[in-house]
Amino acid sequence: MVRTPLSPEERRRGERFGALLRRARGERSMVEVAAAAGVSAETLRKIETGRAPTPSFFTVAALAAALGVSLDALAAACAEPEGDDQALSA
Amino acid sequence: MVRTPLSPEERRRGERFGALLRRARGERSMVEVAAAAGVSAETLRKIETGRAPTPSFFTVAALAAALGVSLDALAAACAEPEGDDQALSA
DNA sequence: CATGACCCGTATATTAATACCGGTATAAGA
DNA sequence: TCTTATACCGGTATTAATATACGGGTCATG
Repeated sequence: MVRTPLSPEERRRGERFGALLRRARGERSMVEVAAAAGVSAETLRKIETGRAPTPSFFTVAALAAALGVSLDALAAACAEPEGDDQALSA
Repeated sequence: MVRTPLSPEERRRGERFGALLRRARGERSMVEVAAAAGVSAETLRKIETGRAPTPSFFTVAALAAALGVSLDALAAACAEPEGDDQALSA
């Protein structure tokens, strides 16, 4: 076995994660946030839409910094499918 | 251009990051921490030795949880080459 | 000597990050 | 109304890199 494909659960976690980032982005545009984080807009879009379910740590860290959210809060929020309704909304 | 190879700076950042994790591991063995985080020992070793300079966010999150360190502290520590001497040593 | 812990090299399938092209929808302007 | 611009989404393509596994090597400790 060499790197088992991602499980549906992991993909769902990626979708939750992307939804969190998109919510944290608020009114700002993708290109604005992506530029602030130093990543391409395509990458941000992929992560937000869940098409990149397991993004790089430093990419996420840069995005979190640009969005002003905590990495620990992000990890905790997408680890718990329930109770993340108002998470990171501030 | 399709995914520029990692710059030497990014690789150095990976080495700093790995050193931080190794310091946070303390006396515990690699297999112990890797099992607790749900990743393979090879993966943990690669990250610690800097041979995996840009690990996945969720892999790092699982390791940080197993080590009891903060993701924000990790990101901040490896982003600043100076002043991380006693970081995460507690 | 044996065991445990770590390291290194190699191998492999899957994925990340980037880019380009086109499509859709909405809003502003002539 | 027609056009333009902005913003997002989808597919495809390409290289680099992850995550995993195996075999062997080293070094200390028992």
